[in-house]
Amino acid sequence: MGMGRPREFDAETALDQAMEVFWRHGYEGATIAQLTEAMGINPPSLYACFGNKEGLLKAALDRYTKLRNIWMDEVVAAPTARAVAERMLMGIADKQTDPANPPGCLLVQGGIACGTGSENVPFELAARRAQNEDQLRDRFVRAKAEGDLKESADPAALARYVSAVSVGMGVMASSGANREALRQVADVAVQAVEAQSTDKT
Amino acid sequence: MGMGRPREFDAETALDQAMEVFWRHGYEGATIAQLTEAMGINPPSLYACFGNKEGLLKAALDRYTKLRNIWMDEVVAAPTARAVAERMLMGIADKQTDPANPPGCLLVQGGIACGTGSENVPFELAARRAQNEDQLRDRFVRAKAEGDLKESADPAALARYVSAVSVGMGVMASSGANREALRQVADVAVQAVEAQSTDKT
DNA sequence: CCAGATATGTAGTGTTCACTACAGATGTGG
DNA sequence: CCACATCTGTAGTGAACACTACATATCTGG
Repeated sequence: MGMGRPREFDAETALDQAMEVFWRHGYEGATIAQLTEAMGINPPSLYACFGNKEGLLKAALDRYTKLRNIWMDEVVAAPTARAVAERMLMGIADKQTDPANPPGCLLVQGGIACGTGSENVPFELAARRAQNEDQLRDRFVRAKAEGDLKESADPAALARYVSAVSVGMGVMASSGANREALRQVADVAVQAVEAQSTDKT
Repeated sequence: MGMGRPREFDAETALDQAMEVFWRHGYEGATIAQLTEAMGINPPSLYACFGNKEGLLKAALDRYTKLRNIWMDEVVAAPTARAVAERMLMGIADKQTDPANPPGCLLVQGGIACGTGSENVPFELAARRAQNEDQLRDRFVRAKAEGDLKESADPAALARYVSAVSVGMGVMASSGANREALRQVADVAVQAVEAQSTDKT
């Protein structure tokens, strides 16, 4: 009982290419023809490896969030709530205008509204965005316990706020906003977190 | 030379129905079959009246932005930059969770990323979002001239910031955030504008 | 009441979509 | 070297898509 013919392409490299197509055109806007061409494979290879179009998206999202989570760990390692927000939003400004990637964020560009048959794609993306928000909230809970945030501060609301600003910046990036414009948004946004902080130096 | 058979449907009523379909499913996710059924007409009537699918979207956007601009006039009529931001963002929180409409904002749900052949839909939506941002910027320029905003304040950055938060809230609303959650985001967001204001009473 | 003009409903058009049948290629275990 | 398992490329499949041809219906102007 042999093990069969080995795969001739690298799954992760192919996923990177698929990711870029989804990122640029969204889930519904990306066609199998575009995906297979970018991945350098033919449809049967895609389906054998990832099941179907939605399976491919999920695999691409897994890869995207995996890299993103490494970065998020660095973000929440900042010493204060204000520093966390600044590191997060300034980093977002840079990442979303990185010419190495399509503008914006895959978790937004992937699909906010979808047609019949793809209804759970927006859910899937929202769930992954929520993970980052949870991570921020936990960090802000700690900041409050440490006396870094005021007693009146609401860590969940702050996390939701930072998450909302991130998403808004992503949409702006995808519609042409440049890095400097996004940094200015981040700079203003951080001041709201600062207003909730005890140490405003 | 007669004037022909009169139209049997009301264009604005039909547009309201089409608007809802685009709002819920996005431009690409909305099908002509869904649109015609919601509008209560048949495809030839749609094409005779609006040209094509994109023409229908633009007509729906015209109607949407027309109503929205009336509201924006009330927003910028608030007495201070801080009050403008609060009225805007609190209003957004309420409007984007109004059960009479699909959640979120048509100018976002309509389509952030699109496939080949619909590339200019995201541009069209971005252009209309930019109109609101320009209106905010003008209002903040005035606020600065009136001494309401600090000398160090950047009206364009503030307007872009409020616009980004609005968009982010819209995405959150469409993925299930409730009114209270959005109001908390708005409440935090306003504090960044407050930090740029001279009178912080 | 007739001629011209525009709207409507039925029933399609060609195209593109996600997905796959199948045959041949390339590996492993015995 | 053979049985078997898996991958690959070619060439499609049926379904859904945006859009329309056409006959009919309903108006206005004369």
